[in-house]
Amino acid sequence: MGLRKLKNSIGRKVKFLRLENNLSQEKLAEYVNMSREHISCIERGKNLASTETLYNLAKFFKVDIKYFFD
Amino acid sequence: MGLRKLKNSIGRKVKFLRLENNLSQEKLAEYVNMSREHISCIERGKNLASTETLYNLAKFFKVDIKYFFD
DNA sequence: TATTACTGTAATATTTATATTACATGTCAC
DNA sequence: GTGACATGTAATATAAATATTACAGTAATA
Repeated sequence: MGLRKLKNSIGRKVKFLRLENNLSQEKLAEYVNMSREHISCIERGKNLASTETLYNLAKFFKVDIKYFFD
Repeated sequence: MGLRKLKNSIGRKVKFLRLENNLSQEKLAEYVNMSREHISCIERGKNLASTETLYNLAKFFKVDIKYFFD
């Protein structure tokens, strides 16, 4: 998988987890201390989430960080 | 696992893969287009490798990127 | 001892990730 | 229709990742 596709894949997973938990981008941003705009970009595959960001998201959603690389 | 421990764990894995392949930090740096200094910091747990860096290392060493989060 | 290869480390510069601010659009309830 | 809520998006600013340069130290070896 190329980096471009990885970005999109991560974005889809973040969005999936967020919706699964019935959260708006704004609420999620608040809970994990990041900006709504950045979450939007990550979900749309515009930005690549950092290792630390993935770590924080995984912790919040109670999933293994490896999930983002499935 | 905390972020601190994750850093150290990733560092150990990078170093393990590098030594397993009989590479110096300098050679590895050359092959994956990053600085030797940064590799040194990652291995010692001083810096946290970005998602893109882990992606590139996994690709180079022919391991799954999930390996770094085991 | 002198040389070579390898690594640590610090200071500074650059690039990327992320935040902030602001505005636009769409949806849905009232 | 309008008001609240959700999301996209752009411009600028800040923080973190990474590069560059430079020097020190250790180990091996000729």
